[in-house]
Amino acid sequence: MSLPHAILGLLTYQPMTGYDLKHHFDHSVNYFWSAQQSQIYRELAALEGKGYVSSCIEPQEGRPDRKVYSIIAAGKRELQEWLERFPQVLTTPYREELLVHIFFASRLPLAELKFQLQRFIRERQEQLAAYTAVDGMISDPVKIPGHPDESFYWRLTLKRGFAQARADIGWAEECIRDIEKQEGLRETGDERSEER
Amino acid sequence: MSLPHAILGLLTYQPMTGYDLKHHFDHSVNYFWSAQQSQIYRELAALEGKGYVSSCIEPQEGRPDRKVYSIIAAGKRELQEWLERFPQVLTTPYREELLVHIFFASRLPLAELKFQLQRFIRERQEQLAAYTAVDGMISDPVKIPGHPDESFYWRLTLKRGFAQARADIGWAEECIRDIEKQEGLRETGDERSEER
DNA sequence: GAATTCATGTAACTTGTTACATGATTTA
DNA sequence: TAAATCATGTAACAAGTTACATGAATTC
Repeated sequence: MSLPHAILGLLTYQPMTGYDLKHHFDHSVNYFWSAQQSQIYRELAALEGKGYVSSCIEPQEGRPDRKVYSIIAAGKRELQEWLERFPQVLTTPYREELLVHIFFASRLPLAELKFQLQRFIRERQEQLAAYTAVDGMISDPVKIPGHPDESFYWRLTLKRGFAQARADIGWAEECIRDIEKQEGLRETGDERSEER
Repeated sequence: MSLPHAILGLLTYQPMTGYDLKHHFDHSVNYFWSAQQSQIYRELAALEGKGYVSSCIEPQEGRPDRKVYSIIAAGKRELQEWLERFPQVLTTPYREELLVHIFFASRLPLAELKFQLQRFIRERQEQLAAYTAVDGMISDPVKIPGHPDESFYWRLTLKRGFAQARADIGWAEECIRDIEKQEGLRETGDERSEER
């Protein structure tokens, strides 16, 4: 499971509250590991229970007190060990709703499927634009004491986003071409779909 | 949620037991929606409770009785409505552990990261080979009464697998080249990534 | 006056995973 | 003799989602 380790990783940058962590998630890790606010609070409590992080309360006036979490030695060790154990793609379950729709799409008109794929292409193009914006923001090297430039690694994950989005656009375009060929076949070969 | 609809979809091909469904999952839907056996049984009970499927028991000798589920009218309606509501990519949470490792990989030697990416490339190449095998198996048109050739749609989902795997291989190769450049930089330029 | 931000969570629920239980038959 | 296949599940747990509750300060 990645959530506790993503939290531990972010806490190596600086001590943070659950609220701060949620913001960091939404602007970086979220692209490949999303988490709800309530999940973060629950996980922080679990991490504290395991002795991986410690917390201290900073009182505030007119605002709720801040409960600031810091990663401690045992947490750093746990993070390190986890980081070294890369997941195997072949055994990790994959789930993508879009493909379930397409798998059973014989129950939809070809024109509808084509329309949905066109919409998909636009969505992925928007994501490409968003990735470009993020890329601009991490253009400067980011130094964390004791480690080489973090932005180098962040950019590797971003490039994956680009590669996947581009592949999806190419795939969806090919699907649309296939559908258009299929439409031609069904018009000429199958008299039933002609009458309407 | 796709699990109930994937089950309903498979039941349109033919009435099946939970056990049969698991096999169908493992050889098709599994590539984009995986499910445990226990999850399928639980979901079948829920679908029956909602009146989307009906079951009848076929007694057997020397083997456990078969509880065969069939999709009924309300289930077909539910499936149809769901199929028409395609998911939005932008709002569906994405989770991929590999990228969490890479995001925080400044804590690993570059050589180790390179090794893991090479392993990743091999895994994706194996998947490409597996997809090619599946493609061969669905080369003949598959007819379900009342619908056009199913294999056309199955092949669209397969093509997505190919596109993503190829994109991943290209991405990982680019990462390795970036890492090798970085290795050169750290040896010559940057004297020390200081410790503290 | 309404919505958003800051900051804490809890509770209930759904979905996914892992382990267990049964027991005859077939295959290695 | 061990394992895999056929076929049913249940139980416990882990992880993810959604809704709710509090309440001052700030911005639209």
